[in-house]
Amino acid sequence: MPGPQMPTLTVDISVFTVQDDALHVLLVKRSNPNTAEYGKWALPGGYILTDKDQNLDEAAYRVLTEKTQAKVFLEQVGSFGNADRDPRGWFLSVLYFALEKQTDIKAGPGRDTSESRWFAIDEARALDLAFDHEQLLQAAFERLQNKTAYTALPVRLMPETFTLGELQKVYETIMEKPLEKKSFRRRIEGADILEYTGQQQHAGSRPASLYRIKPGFTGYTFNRLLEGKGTR
Amino acid sequence: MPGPQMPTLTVDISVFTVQDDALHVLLVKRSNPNTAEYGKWALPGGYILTDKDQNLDEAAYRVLTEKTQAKVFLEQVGSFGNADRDPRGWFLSVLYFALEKQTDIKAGPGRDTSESRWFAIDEARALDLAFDHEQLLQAAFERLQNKTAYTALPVRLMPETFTLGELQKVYETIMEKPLEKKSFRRRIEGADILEYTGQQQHAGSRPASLYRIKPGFTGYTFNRLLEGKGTR
DNA sequence: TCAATAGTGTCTCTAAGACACTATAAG
DNA sequence: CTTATAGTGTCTTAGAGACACTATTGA
Repeated sequence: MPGPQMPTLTVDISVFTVQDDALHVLLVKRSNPNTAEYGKWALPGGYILTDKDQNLDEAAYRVLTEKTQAKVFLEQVGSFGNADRDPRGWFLSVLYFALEKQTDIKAGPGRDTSESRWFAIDEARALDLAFDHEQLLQAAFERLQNKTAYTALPVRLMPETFTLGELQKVYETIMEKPLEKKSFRRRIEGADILEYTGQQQHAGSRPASLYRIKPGFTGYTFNRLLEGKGTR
Repeated sequence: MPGPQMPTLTVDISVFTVQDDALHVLLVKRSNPNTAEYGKWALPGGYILTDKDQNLDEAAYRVLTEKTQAKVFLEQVGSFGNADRDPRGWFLSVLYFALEKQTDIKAGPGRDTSESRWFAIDEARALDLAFDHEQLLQAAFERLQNKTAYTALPVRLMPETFTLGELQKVYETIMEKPLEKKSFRRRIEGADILEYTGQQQHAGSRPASLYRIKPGFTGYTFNRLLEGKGTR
């Protein structure tokens, strides 16, 4: 039987996107003066509603779509709980990260009334966030970085069609270091996860081939880590 | 403010050890006739006690030490929650896996009165476990397998001192396939995580060097995956 | 023409797999 | 001796980094 008191349970989400060649994260301003940490920025989050959510992923999805209507990729990062993280007592937060396509951000965040904004990752990490959300953001970001080094996950941040150069920039943005062009292209080509759209992108210099994610893509794991320039 | 009703929250642990060259997992028989899933085997678990546990990891550690007094390594796998997994309503379980040193198992599980037993992993997976513990066990095992392919995690399953041959067998047990001796040794040597004890193990054939984990070891990540024999 | 970005050729290097070899013990 | 396991030498191979090269556009 349950202990004397159950912890309070929330789902928090670190929504990432790439904007102007920089990784951005969605934050929400705590706008209820009667609520803890009023006025601070926080990761979007919410309670699990036992009457509405069939399972954890659905709860995360619901919380997310209250903040942004974008089609996104969701993945659980882990859970964080302790007696100190919220002044109101024992709190447990299940943290997800979401990757939003670049196109979607044009639509802008916010379906509910609360104030929300995209912050460049560096900006966001410099802020004094509500509760222990600095730690959560850090954990989500590290997970994204790690996975970027050995999976094709960042393609989920790309718009419908994109060039290999654009994809490489996204990788570099997340890894926070330059990558070797030839290695990068070999790697992506070897993964066989993209297909040529038949179209070229014209942007002032030599046109670049436009690719899209192959239908049926569910993820790809490389068997070596991407290390980047200056490794040798 | 919280929703209409908070989910019930538990911590469950998949405790792994190696015994007789086979991976084993600790299961507990649900022995209270007034409790759900009476008579079935389950992962050891328990409620978070908001008055006793300062944080999640401590809760996991407390739950674990009620079942086994061994010195173990704990790592969070993830959280699972839905309305169906327990007949009593919305349940959320935070899953950990624990790696127990081979020596410790001699001490045997059980500090409380309930019946508990080590099962070979194959046996355990064939059982009809309580709640959704089959899924949890599967998730924990997959995590262990994945990490074995790119980290030195399995050294945490070894006794105080051990030979490279023994370590390789543990890797093979988890990966469920044979590994190439030379590659394996090169890899471990390159990681520089073990030190020679100065002792040899005599076991009927050529003596093998005994190693121990270097003090200060906190983990090691290789940058290529271990693929094993028959890859080429 | 030049600047800018796309895309390729090809060398080196690291670390894994293959596999045969030697070494040292017990019986 | 044989059998068993420990441990090494060394070739091949996959795939990453380096880096110079060519290709195609606009201005």
